[in-house]
Amino acid sequence: MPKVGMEPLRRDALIRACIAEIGEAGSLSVTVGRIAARAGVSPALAHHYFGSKDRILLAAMRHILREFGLTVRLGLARANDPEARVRAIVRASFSPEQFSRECIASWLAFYVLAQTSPEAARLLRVYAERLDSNLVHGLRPLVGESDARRIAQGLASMIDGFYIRCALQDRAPDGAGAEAAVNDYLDLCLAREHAA
Amino acid sequence: MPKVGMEPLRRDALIRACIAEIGEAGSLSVTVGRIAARAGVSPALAHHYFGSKDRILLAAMRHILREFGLTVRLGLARANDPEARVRAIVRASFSPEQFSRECIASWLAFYVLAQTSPEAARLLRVYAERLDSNLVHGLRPLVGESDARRIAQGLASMIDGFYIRCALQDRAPDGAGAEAAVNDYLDLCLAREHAA
Amino acid sequence: MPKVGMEPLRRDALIRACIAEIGEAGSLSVTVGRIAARAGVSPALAHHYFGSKDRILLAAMRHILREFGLTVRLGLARANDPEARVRAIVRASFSPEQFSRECIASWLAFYVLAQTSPEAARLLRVYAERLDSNLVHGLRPLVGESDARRIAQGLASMIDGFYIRCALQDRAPDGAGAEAAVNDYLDLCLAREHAA
Amino acid sequence: MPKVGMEPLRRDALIRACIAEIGEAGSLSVTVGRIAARAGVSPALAHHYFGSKDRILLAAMRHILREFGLTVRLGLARANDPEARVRAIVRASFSPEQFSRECIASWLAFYVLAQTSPEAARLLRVYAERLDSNLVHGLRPLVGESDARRIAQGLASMIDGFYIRCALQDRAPDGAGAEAAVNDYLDLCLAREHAA
DNA sequence: AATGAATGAGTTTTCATTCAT
DNA sequence: GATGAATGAAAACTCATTCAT
Repeated sequence: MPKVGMEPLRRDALIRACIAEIGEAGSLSVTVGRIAARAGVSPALAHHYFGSKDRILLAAMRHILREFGLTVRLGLARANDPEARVRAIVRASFSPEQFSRECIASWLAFYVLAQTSPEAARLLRVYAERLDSNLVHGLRPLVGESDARRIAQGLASMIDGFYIRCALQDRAPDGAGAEAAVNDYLDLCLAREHAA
Repeated sequence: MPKVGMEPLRRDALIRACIAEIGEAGSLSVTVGRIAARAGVSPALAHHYFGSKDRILLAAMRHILREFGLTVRLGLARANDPEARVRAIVRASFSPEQFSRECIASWLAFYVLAQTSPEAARLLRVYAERLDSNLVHGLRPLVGESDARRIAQGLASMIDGFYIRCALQDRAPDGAGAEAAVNDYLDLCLAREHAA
Repeated sequence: MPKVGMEPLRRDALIRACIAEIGEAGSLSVTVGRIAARAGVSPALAHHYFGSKDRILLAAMRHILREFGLTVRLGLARANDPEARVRAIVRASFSPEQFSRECIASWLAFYVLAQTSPEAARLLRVYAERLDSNLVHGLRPLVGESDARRIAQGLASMIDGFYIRCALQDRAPDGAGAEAAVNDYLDLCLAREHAA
Repeated sequence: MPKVGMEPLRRDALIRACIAEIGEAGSLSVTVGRIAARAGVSPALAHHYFGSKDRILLAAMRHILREFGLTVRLGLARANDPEARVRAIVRASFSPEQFSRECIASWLAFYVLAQTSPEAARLLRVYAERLDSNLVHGLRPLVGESDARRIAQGLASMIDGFYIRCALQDRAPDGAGAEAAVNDYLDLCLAREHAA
């Protein structure tokens, strides 16, 4: 029963289905057929709306990135001082929605995609730069420009590291544990500055 | 003219070819045909020796893991005290052979493989446990059991994080920079202990 | 806002779009989607009016044939004697509208279509018979019945030959050159008759 | 029962099957699946040997062109004087092998292919130039350089014209009739020269 | 009158894998 | 020990066509 105005709904359903499939498969080796079936439509419709499998993947990636960005911004909005801003970013990274199996698998998959797709690489780069900029912005008042850059790198790397470790290992700490570990690192960095 | 004793040579050549292909492709989407061609043999021979593509992949993974293990052990052998042991592991992680495009792409690929292949997951778990154990072993005399575990997790995550960041971003620090960042984190952890 | 009396306009727009697409593609491998898009309507409307892709193609073919017929009749109307009639047909064949890339590609495409579509074959046959009849009608007073038939065949073939040669080869003569060549052949035929 | 040295046999079988399919379909809209089936192999093998459908088509085209070239050369070898050479080319064009339904349909299809495939266009151009050169070479001693060029164009066009006419119309003369018509045109051309 | 929505059927292409030699 | 031959299965993608609105 075709109706008007289905396009945005279908696009959304397909993107969600794509992310869910990636979450299940743990990789990009998902077929348009499966994505479409999960979204309750034919593979042809998926092509109709997105043009190609790559475009679906890219759209899913943008979705994930956007969601993450929203979560971060939401956290930042409630932060009153620089340190709180940095903690908010860490917290956002390990929030249940972001630190879910589905999301983590998607991140991993997108890292792989970025190795061959220039557009995916670009998206990832933009995201990384924004995250870095946010971290540096919060850290600069606390530790100065040069340390801020270094610490931002360390924080971001540790966060990414926890992501992939948790993607794979049951022994890895959960979101809360990972967040605590990153915050502990941050504590140390800030404490040193005070001591100095 | 078939020769006797070719098996180990062929296996090795295929494994190296597999890793090289993964390094080039940046993912597991390498074909047996290409691997075999790079090794200078027919695809049929690759199957003859390994039985299946997955087995080739797994063998390549074991190879990477073994190489890394060797590098670590080599570093540990020259370390005289606990702290040196921990630093040696960090150094090994960012040694040029390990921190190469090929190796990093392979790690990423294997993380993905582990999501579907139980055997790959097992291998990765064993490696992670051994690394963790090594780190904890070095840290325990310095910071005590519970902190050792926590810091080991943080170090390992940060290392992994630098791996995937470097896999993709030109802005990321090189091996030396990454090593310095991890060591800086370690400095802070140890300094806290001394202060306490 | 749908309007009354749009049908003939739409049909015409679709037929023209179809011919333009064939001209661009150089073959029948044009899609209903592209034809409709060029005509500024939806593919569904194309079906609504024509029933099927084949019918669109056939309609386009009839259009081309009709146009050619008109051009010929226009030329014939101004011809005062048998020889002029024959020359008029030749001239019409190489008139700029007929001897255009678009038209030539369409002819070629329709020849191909006729191989599978009985209706297309019938249309082409009717056109050929009419052309032949026109030529014979003009030639008969000049060279007699039997030679007229033979020469008509030769003329028509040479014209068709120039069409496909020009469709493809830059080295081929332009319309004027082709017309001169055919007329030269005609000169010879008529001269022989005089000599006899 | 796989054997060594099958490649040339398979390639040949596939090319023949391709031509046969084109002959039946009357167009390029033949599928790799049908070609392969007719050749008694799987579609995958067709790709294995040719790489793509286009390559199969091109190989078939080269085959047709080569066969025609051979037929012409065979005729030329037995021709003792210029005029005989020209007549031999005409005769070759309408020899039963060349003037068969299959061959004619293939020519038509290749003309269409040439509209989109640069390589096909190149092949066709090379063939046309060689044919033209052969005709001019034979005509020059008889009618001089400039007339030779003109007549060659006329002959070649008429030949091509008979091809497509015969491809489609049952009323068209058979090979012998077509040959006679072309030879008649040639007679006229040569007679004029003598008279002059 | 006109279209957005939707799909089934079909096409090319890829690739791991098998097997006879 | 090694390979050329061969394929089945599955994938992405295309497109004419239908239908409810």
